[in-house]
Amino acid sequence: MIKNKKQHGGLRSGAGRRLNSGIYGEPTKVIRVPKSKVFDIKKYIIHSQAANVFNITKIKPSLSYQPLNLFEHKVSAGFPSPADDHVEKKLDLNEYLIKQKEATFFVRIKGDSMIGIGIHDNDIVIVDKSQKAITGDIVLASIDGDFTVKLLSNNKSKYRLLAANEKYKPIEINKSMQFEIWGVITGSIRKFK
Amino acid sequence: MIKNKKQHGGLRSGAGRRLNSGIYGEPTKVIRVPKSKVFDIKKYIIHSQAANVFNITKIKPSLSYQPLNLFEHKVSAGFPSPADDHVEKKLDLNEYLIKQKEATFFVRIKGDSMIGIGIHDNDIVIVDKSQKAITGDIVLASIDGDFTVKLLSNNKSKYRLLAANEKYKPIEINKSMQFEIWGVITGSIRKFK
DNA sequence: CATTTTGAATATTGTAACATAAATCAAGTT
DNA sequence: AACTTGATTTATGTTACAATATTCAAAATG
Repeated sequence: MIKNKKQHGGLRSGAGRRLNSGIYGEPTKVIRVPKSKVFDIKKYIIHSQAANVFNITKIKPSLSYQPLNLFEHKVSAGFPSPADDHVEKKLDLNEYLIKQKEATFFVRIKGDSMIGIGIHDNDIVIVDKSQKAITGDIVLASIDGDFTVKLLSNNKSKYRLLAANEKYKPIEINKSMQFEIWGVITGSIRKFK
Repeated sequence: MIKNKKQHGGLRSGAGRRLNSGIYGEPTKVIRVPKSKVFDIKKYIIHSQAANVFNITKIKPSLSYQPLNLFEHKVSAGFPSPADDHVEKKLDLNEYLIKQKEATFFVRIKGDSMIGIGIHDNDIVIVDKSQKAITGDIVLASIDGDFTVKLLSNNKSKYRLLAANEKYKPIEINKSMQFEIWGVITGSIRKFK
């Protein structure tokens, strides 16, 4: 059988994979980076598609708080002294970060699995369980017993959890999975010192 | 002049540039990344040797605050209901994040130039100007009129400002530069919703 | 005729290869 | 003795390449 040809396939228009059909959903570029940063960069880019596993410490919210003075001042040229009296409105960290204090709790994040959305090890996130999570919200959810913080999207009555960058493949939630939304992340705090 | 040779140079041991003598000071690797991330990644890697330029909004600190109830509960197996009564101590966001309220002010960070140390656009950082900045602190400083947030190191009475990763070249502060430390960053907050 | 299988076409993606630049040293030059 | 120069070696950005993935419609199957 030297020339038994023509079996399947063949030239046709429209064949081949689509543009930007890769995991990044956009054109890519090759760059050189220091070896020690490769892991961090990939974590930043790819951002775990699976549920993040992390330890949490729950902290109950403040029971009450009191609005305090807030000075705010736009600076572009010089640095304003903190003593400047350009008072614009009041600011209290509790008030600023908590809307529904009865329904709010804090979770201390352990691990670096959420760096892609700017949440680092030992940060505390503020969770409001009274808010109905809508598309685009960052939520605290549990999937099969693992807690995760992700962007929520729902697509025709199906929940999907997206990584920081919406281009990445979502976690589709199906009936066989234990799934629960614990609340909406409304903020985060970090203590350096 | 067909064979007038031997002019300069020649084989010798020790010639050539040193290992890891490049800008990264370590071996490098080529990776492919999404185009839209190239800029951010380079910013993260190189982490501007010059002062970061960013807009700031100063926010005066709270004038007073009130300790509030804090519930804390370690979780490893199950998720505790926020209604659980495992009160361990008190927590107030102001109290948690502010030590010296008279000397503390807030700065809203504009721009992504400090992502490398986990500070994102629109975050508010808490600055304590009463604390003496010591090696290892993250400080708000101004260099020749540009504000920057960096790790501080001082080396034989010379100040140096380091990027997030200490391997990168520091900014050496010399007498010809305007330089002032405005305070020590003691925390940061972010609001998602 | 409907469904499945198959291979060509096209794109992605990690890695290797390459070209240019930078750095270093000692021989040659002045 | 100081400077110049070119070979040597490494760094670094870009291109090339190989392997994989995806998509389509022709061919095969029933």
